[in-house]
Amino acid sequence: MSKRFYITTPLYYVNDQPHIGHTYSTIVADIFARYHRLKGDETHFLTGTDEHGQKVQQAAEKAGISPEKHCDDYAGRFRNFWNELGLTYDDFIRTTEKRHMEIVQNVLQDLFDKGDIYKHKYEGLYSISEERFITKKEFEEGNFREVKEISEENYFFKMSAYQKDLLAYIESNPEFIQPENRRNEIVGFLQQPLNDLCISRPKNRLSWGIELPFDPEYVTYVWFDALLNYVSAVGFKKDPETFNKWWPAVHIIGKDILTTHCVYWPTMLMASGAPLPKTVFAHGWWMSEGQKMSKSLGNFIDLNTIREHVSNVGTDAFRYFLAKEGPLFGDSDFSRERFYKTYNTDLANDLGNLVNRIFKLIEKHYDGKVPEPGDLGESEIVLRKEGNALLQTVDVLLKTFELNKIVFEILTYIRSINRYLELKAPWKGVKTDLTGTGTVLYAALASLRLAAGILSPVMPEKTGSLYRALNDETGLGAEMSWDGLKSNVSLQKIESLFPRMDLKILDEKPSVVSSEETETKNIAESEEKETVISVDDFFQSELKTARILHAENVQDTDKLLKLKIEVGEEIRTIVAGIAQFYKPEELIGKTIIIVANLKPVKIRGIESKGMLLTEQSKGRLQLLTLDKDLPDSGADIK
RNA sequence: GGCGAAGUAGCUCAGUCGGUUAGAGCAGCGGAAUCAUAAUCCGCGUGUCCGGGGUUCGAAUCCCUGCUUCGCUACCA
Repeated sequence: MSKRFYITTPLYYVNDQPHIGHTYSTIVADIFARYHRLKGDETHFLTGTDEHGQKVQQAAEKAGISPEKHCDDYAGRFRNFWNELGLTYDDFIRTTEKRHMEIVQNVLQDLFDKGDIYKHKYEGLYSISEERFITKKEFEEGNFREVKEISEENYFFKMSAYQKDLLAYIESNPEFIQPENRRNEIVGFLQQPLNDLCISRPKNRLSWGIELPFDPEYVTYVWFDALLNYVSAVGFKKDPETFNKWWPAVHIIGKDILTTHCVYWPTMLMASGAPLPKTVFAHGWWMSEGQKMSKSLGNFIDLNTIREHVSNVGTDAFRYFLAKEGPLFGDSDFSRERFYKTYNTDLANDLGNLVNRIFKLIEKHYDGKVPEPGDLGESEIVLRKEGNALLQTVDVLLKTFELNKIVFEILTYIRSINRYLELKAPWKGVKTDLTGTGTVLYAALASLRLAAGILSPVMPEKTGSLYRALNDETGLGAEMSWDGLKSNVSLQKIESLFPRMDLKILDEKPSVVSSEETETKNIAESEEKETVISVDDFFQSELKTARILHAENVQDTDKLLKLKIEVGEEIRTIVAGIAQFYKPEELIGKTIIIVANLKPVKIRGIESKGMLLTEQSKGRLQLLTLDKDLPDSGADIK
């Protein structure tokens, strides 16, 4: 039965080159799109680029070009790379396109008229470099530069009004958020109070955006700008027929944008009166050589690294590895060793060699024509049954997006074809029983052909070559079957599909990553956990003695104390989580040790400048103080 | 700190409802075969199923507890 299938990737932000994260999401979506096309479903596959925002504006200024030019350039890089990899998107949408911006304004106006968007004065911490308000927690993690507290009027979307409905929807629609661990995260998130969503930026701070239709002083900010692409691309509010044809979609995303897609986006849709997405599937992240990817570590898998692998073994082998080992549920590791070993064992040995041995035997003993099958024996019937069962299995696994299992099942079948050949040893049989052996080779080839067909969405190029060598242009499709192999058809010579790789390549140094300068989005991302630090690192922290002048409990907390301390000439305030261990009065006059040059943080609205050092172990805590009393404070500790 | 997930062979992982000798692939060792890309096929694992308790006739599987890792979250700093 033919159905419709609409699948999307995230829109990629045009401040970076494509890397393995983008590539993985897009290849996964491509594989699913191809599976559905193979099944005969009407399929629409959307990808694109997210192009507004301050970073783009700044990057363009820096380069001395217009934002439009910058976006054209980067959107082109994504599009070209997807073309280079042979990805079969049906549409590539850019958030700067008119067809998109019109719809964004249309939706914003609707929600404003409906009262779901309101103006409100907002005070909070704003990161200029990230161009967004950040939470206290994010600030405290210290990953943001140029943070200041600002207060301004902005427009808000009444997200909280839809919290209950969303939670109920999620709980009664298990296929909505997958895999299950992600759904649980969102359910947990929604059990806490939900804030409304700030969706605007004043133009004087950000001009490169879509103007609010009801207030020309503002542009809309990322959520309404970017997320709506999924519906604007298929005619939302404009072409109901097309919209109803495709929507709702399956969204393939990375786990980093889970909340936006599972909370912000569905509430936006609820407010707009549109059905929610069919599924949001959030995959994990790729690690590289056992560690988090990092540009400074040199293990970053960017497009040049991908090109290197692809030039060695082809895009199909790359897709195969991504499908087999990819981080669908947790995170996965991409190691060169694993990549090339998997290539050799699965593709060169098991599959490539199988193709070769069957073709050579038929070429040599049957004049290169597919032998006529005689009566099928027990082994052949089993092989046929397993092949047809594989079709069903894959169909089921598609519903849960279990690509890794799909690949495993197909490979298992391919192995069983090799086993079958050993059992029947046609290279012996041809000497005595050409007819009976013909049946064996027919069965082997029929099984191989079916396996290749089922594998074709994962490896379209190589399986395409095989089908061409079979002179079989019709066999790929919904009616694929084991018996579809026609006898007496001449086979063409076939090049080795997967030439074995010499694993010496693993001893070579990987080519140095990324000659082009790419902007690192977030400096903290590239910092790795170090278990050992240099003495220079240590001296980065300025430790000083301080005397406690005053202490009091912070209102409505049970762990926090607000301390006034004297550090030499300076009087500072710090907040410390020691209230369960010290009473304010017993602290006064004590000399303690603080980290003096720590970035100030706000805790419960109190600015804390520094951190005091404590000893902590099971349920116990004590302050680090000095052995002997000191007359003054502010002394250096070394 | 709270909530959740995970910890199974050297490596990557399956083991959804508790039930015969705990599995697969890779790597390793031995053998067969020689159609084929030094490929293929067969055989080989005394694994404290993270530790400790408990429930049960019986637990990797359920309960409690401890440790470790990860995710989300918080009045951690």
